[in-house]
Amino acid sequence: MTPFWSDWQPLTVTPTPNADTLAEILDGGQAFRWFRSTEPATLRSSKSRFDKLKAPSLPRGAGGPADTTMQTWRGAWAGCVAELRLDDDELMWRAPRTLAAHTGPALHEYLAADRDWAALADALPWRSDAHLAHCLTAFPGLRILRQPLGETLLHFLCSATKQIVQIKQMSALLAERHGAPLYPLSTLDSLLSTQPHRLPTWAALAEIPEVELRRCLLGFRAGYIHQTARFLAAHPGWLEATAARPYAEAKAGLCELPGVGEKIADCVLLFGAGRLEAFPVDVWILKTLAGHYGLNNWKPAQVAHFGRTHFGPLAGLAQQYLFACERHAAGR
DNA sequence: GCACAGGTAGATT
DNA sequence: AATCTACCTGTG
Repeated sequence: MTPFWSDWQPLTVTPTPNADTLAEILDGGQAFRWFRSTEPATLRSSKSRFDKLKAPSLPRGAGGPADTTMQTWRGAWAGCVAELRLDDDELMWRAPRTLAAHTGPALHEYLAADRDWAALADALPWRSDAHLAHCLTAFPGLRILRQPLGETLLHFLCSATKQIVQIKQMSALLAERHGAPLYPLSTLDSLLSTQPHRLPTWAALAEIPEVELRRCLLGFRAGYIHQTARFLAAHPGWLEATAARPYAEAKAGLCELPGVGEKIADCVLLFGAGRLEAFPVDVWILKTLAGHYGLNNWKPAQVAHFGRTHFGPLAGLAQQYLFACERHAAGR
C-alpha cells in the first residue's frame, strides 16, 4: 500500500530558522492553523494521540539532546496540508501524496522562500537602534509569511481581544464545520479523527447565518464576519484589488469593511499581501514602544506613524521582531 | 467570582 | 477631535 505521506524533502530557505524562530514564524500570531505534531521529550510520557505518528520518522540518535527540541509542525492553508520539521539545520517538508505536487510550490510561496530574510533584517536600522538589534539576535531568521489574503482577513477579524490559542480554536471550528474537506478521508484520518478542512470561502461565509457563526466561539466578531462576507460576496475581486493599491489607499479601503480597523488592516496587508511597510500596532507594540522608545501615552495611530518612519519600508518586519521579543519577555 | 484577552464602532464629552 | 464603552466568551 502506498504511504499516505510523501517522503520528507528539503525546503531551501535563507536563512534556516532555528526551532524557536520556526515556532515564532508558524505559531507567533501571523498564522493560526499550525499545530505541533510531536511534543518535546519531557512531555512524551504523557498520553498523546500523536504518539503513533512519530514512530517512523524519529530523527537522529535516540536520547541525544536534539530530541528535546525536535518538533514537527502540521499546518493547513488554502488547499494545502503540510508538515514541517528541522533536521540537521535543514527545513524539511512533506504532504499527503495526493497534494504533494501542488504543495511544494505553494510552500515556497507561503514561506516567502524567494527572499533572503537575513538580508532583509540586515536592512533594518538596527545599527542605530540597540533594542531592535537585540530582537534581531533573539529570533534570527524570522520571516513574514505570504498567506492567502482572504484567510488572513478572516483570521484577523477573529482576533479582536482574543489570544492566539482562542483564535486557533475559532479557525479550527470554522474549517471543521463550514469548510470543504482538503482530500478524501484517509485511513489515517479515520483512526485519528483528524480529517482536515479548508477554511470556508467568503462566498460560503456569506450564506451562514450569524447565529451559526456564533457557535464557532466568535462572539461579537460573528456580526463583523457576517457583514464583511456579505460585502465581499457581492463584490468579487474587491479584496484583491484593494490590497494591491498603494499602501495608504489599500489600508483605507480595508478599513471600510465592518470590523476592520487600522490594526487589522495592517495585519492583513502585512501577513496576507506581503506589504512589508505595514506596521500593525497592538497592545504589545504599544507597550514595547512605550518601554524602549519612550513613546508613553502615544495613541496607536501616532505609534504606527512613528514605526513606519523610524523603521522604514520594512517596518512590518521590524514590528514582528519587536512583537516576538515583547511577548517572549512576558513569558508568552 | 472576575479581570483580561493581538480591537472596533458608536455614543458621549 | 479626543475619550469612554459595549460587545461575546474562554481562560486563568
